[in-house]
Amino acid sequence: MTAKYLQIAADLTNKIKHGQYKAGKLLPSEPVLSELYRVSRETTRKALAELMSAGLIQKLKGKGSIVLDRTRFAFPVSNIETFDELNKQEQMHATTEILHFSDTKMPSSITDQLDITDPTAIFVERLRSINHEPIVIDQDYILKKYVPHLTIEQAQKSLYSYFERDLGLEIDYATKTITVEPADKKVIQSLQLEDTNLVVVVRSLTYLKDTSFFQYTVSLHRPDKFKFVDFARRKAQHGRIIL
Amino acid sequence: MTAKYLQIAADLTNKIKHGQYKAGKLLPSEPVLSELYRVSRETTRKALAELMSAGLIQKLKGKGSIVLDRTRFAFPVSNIETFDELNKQEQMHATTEILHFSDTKMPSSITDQLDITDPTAIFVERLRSINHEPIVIDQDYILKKYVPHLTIEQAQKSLYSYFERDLGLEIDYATKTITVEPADKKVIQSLQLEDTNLVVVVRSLTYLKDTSFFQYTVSLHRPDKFKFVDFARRKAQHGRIIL
DNA sequence: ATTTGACACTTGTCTATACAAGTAATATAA
DNA sequence: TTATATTACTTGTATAGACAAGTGTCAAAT
Repeated sequence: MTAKYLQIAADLTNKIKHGQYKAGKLLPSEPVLSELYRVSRETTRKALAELMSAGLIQKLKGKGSIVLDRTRFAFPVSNIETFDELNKQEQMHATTEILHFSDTKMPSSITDQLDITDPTAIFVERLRSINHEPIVIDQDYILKKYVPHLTIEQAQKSLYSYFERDLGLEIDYATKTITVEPADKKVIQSLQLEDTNLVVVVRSLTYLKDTSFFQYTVSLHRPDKFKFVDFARRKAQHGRIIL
Repeated sequence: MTAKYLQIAADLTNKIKHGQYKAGKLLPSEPVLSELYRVSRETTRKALAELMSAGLIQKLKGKGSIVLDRTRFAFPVSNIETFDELNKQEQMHATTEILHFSDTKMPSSITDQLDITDPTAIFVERLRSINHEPIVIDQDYILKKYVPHLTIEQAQKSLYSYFERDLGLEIDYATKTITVEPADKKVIQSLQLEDTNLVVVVRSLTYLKDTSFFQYTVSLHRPDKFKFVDFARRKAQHGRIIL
């Protein structure tokens, strides 16, 4: 049973996307929505908080909740996303080629900082292409204890759906860094780089719901195909929640 | 008067940063914290929700709130930040050189999408250096109606503190895109690029609390000095809040 | 020894109520 | 006409209470 406030958030999200509530206009007020959905005002507010953090609305004290126009900003990569999910949203012909698949250990750069009991891992390197153009190389190090039976066939599809749907692993958060670095010859060749030897490197440390470290991913993007879209809210200054 | 839950969040944040609550350990339970701060449990929960969205803790149903280890991830640029703020956090010698300062109009690429009544704007181009190394060129287009009296002296310092402290403008959110693009000769020279002609381009559209568009910024980063750090939470799948 | 169940904790959701504070339009007083 | 209250909305904060659901422990039954 999903929570009421999530159902309401989902419903409002759909109505916004289908233009039932239009950008620039106000949503019905909290008491009205509460009446509509037959819930308390606090529950309505929780639903609106979801839309707020998703960047779909902006709440204005004394006025109401304005629907923001985010249609232009296609996909917020600040979420943890999958190549596959991205593939469904945009309608493109995406393929995956496995370059490597083997047992290995977590890189020491990771184990040094994270005290991991058993660094035994599976290494998967995949080349992703869209419309026959190479776009990105994904290098995944996955702790073996979580995926002892991972096969090359599953890696061919989506790792995330295998983790979540098949294994029931609950992925919860990740820390990411984006940098620009020179690539070695193999990568230059795989990505068919021409005028440059630079690639965009996205490094992700992925954690499960119980805060245990799970996966380290290095993504090497062709710079001319890379785009990162973000929606950032300015945090409350007075509260000093900023890090 | 700041809200109680923000004060509590601030206090907990400090205690975590000063090691009073240590990474990997559990915070006191919600009822205990409520007792401690003499507030209701809902208020405590609001404070914890702040820490949660800041990536400082992870809540586990049935167990408690674990303090996450984020010391390694120095600054999350997913927030809206200033060169100056960044400068204070890291302790570095930062300088700003004004390259251009003039009246202009918002670029049509912006006005095309945003229906702006008066595109009259001020253009400020600044070269930021750290330890005498050029790092980034900031090109700001600010709607003139908000800053009719902006001077070159203020631009020399921090635009943000001028906006917020002096003018009382409340900046609230921004949409950002990060791409990698070829630079023209002027930029190459200003940033002292050598082996490459690529720069990292961060484009930001900044909005005020009342959702009015305010400022367009193009930041051109030297690729070898660029680093973007992000903390991403996986959104609830069932609720389909994902865009 | 192993399983089962009860129990005491934890966080998650939801309600009903109250008051504070910002916004906007309208009526009132100068 | 112009300012000033009044009023009726809006969202923001905070409380107290209730029950659901996940976790871990420990005792009792198998």
